Amino acid sequence: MGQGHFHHQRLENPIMYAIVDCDNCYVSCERVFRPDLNGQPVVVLSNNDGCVVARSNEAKALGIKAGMPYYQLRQHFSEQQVVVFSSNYELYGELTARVMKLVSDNAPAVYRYSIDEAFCDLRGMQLWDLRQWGLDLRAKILKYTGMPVSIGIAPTKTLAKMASHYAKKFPGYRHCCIIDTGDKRHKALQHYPIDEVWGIGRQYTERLQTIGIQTAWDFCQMPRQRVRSMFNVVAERTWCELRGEDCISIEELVAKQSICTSRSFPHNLTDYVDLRTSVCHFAARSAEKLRKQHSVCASVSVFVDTNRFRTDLPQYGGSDTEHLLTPDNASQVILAAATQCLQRLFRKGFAYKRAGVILSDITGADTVQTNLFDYDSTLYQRRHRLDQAIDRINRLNGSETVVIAAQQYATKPSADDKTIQQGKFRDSIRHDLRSPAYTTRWCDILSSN
DNA sequence: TCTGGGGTCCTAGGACCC
DNA sequence: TCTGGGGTCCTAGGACCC
Repeated sequence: MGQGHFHHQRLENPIMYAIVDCDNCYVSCERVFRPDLNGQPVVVLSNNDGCVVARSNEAKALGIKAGMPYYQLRQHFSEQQVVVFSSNYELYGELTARVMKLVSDNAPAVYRYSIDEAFCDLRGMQLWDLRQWGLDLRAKILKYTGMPVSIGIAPTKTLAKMASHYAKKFPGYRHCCIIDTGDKRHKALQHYPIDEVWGIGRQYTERLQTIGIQTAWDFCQMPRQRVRSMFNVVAERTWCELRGEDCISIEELVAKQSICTSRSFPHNLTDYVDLRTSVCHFAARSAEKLRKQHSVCASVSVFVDTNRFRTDLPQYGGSDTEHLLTPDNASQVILAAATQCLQRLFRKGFAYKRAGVILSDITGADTVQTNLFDYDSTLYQRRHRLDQAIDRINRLNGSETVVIAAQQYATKPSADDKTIQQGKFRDSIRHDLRSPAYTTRWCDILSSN
């Protein structure tokens, strides 16, 4: 790694990128089926109704910040008539998939960067009026899905992100902004606060502001070496991108290198078996995701944490990793490894608030290097067929129709511990204000009465 | 009572080897 | 008295993103 790693592209180079970004994504998803909420302040909460993760423009105008805990705002919300939803990932996943399909149909190469954003490589479109292309795409997406998007177009992904901010913020752009000349880039950088730059977070902003850097333009004027020595090569790449050099390649973002399933618990867990039940559940979900992308993994990690906000309680947290001799994706194998990790990790006397399972060292399932001493092909194939059957049943009948026993096991099913007794882990997550799954469940389909 | 979840990458420092 | 140095691998921790 070093300077040789960068691909240098000048601003006048015809390569352009677009970022297509859903406006206030989760809120907009809710509004597709509740048009009466247009113009109203609306927020969407995280799992367990913990904190605010999405806000409508009206909610932002009221000063509601992302990440604020809900229990502190509840009173406020009812006074200000803010409409509140629990998160409904079934709905958001399905609606954003429709948006992404339209983007893919209208751009030469598309990389989905997150649930609500996609980068397009517009190579080969240099003769197009790209601003008009963006305006047309936005109109098409709005018409067919009901989702408002903003589009930023520029010679690097970092500049495209900046353009999309302008596209959202100033109505004059009509949700599509293009930075295609040195002059536009110059102006855009000078009016752009440093903390809004893609890749510059809270810590970096603080350090930059203490040396007088306020705008993206100021940052660009720093000597390259200064950026490098103050931060790292990642920040240096951001610096290059703002100056118009294309150096964050789409290819290096494509393959998933780790798969994680983690949750906070609505109540603290103190008992080993309860924690193990949850960890086994996360392991099974992770293994399912792994199989879905036709991969295997060679490392299984588990992490646990107490509630960092409860300064009155003793704190403990950590992670442990189990390496597999032969890369695998069988639920049985992943669960066994995760259980081993947890056994080493668990300390009695702590109240656990969060845990998770991370699968890494991921490779394609068809390229498995089998270990001579550990490989039993009959056993391997049997597990594989079992998992296939379970995955199919869960796909057709709803997730967690069939689970491995360890995912539900509890030593002391007591009357006040509904979460384990009810079986499905899903039910142990609080989501009192969830909207219907309009597009994925027959019983929730919208009807006129 | 109540504070998200799923990812990425880099760096520093220790262990170990020759 | 005087106690190498460079390379590699691994892990924990910390930054960033949405």
